[in-house]
Amino acid sequence: MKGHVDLLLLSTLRTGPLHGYGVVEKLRGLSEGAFDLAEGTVYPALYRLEAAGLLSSSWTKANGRRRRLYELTSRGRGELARERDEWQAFAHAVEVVVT
Amino acid sequence: MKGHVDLLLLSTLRTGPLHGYGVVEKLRGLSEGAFDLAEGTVYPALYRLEAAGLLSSSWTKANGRRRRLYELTSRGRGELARERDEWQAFAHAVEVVVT
DNA sequence: TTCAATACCTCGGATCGCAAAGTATTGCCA
DNA sequence: TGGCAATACTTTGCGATCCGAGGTATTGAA
Repeated sequence: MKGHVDLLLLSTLRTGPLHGYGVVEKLRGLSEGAFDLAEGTVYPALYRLEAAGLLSSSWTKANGRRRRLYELTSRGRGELARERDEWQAFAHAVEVVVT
Repeated sequence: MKGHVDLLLLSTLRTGPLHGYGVVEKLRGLSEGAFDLAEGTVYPALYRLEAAGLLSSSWTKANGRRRRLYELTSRGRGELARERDEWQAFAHAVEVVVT
């Protein structure tokens, strides 16, 4: 799962803001259990992405529980597109080698 | 390039024995330049794979230059099949998430 | 003879995924 | 009422791994 977490997180936020825990659940759902990221993976990754200017966050409250809501910045959208293209090229190249 | 080196190396050796330098060249050729692994990546990886019983090696000589020839063991072939299946599942799951 | 290519080895930094442990709140159920 | 599961976030530290950089040695071409 190394090196692809950023792409997965950015992709998951593509359709709208989510908080950390929500990202984990959505990713697990989308991938039918294949991607069940540990919190120790996701939260630091979200911090990194925000520090890199690809995400912005704001505190909200839902059911008395505090939530930090993340959403893509415009730079984040650009980076998402870039990383998706990169993934396609990478996946294609692997496919060529392994088959 | 993290986490996929083993699969690429095993795949490259699938069609016959090769030495380290040769693996690098073949991989670069197969992938049309996409995978140009550093020697500091490949040699330690080959040692790891041999230590894990997936490869076996023997010294040979070609044009006065010493070469360490690596080839898949039967366990290596099994592992290759396993990792290839794993890759397919992984790639498919990523595809679902990013599209 | 000097340099590029071939071929190998090794050290060290930097990154990263993740398990683990901690805090806090809400709501269910016995 | 008490306790436990689920929700939600944070931080620490280990282990793995990629790779840049530097080192050794041989061959052959310029």
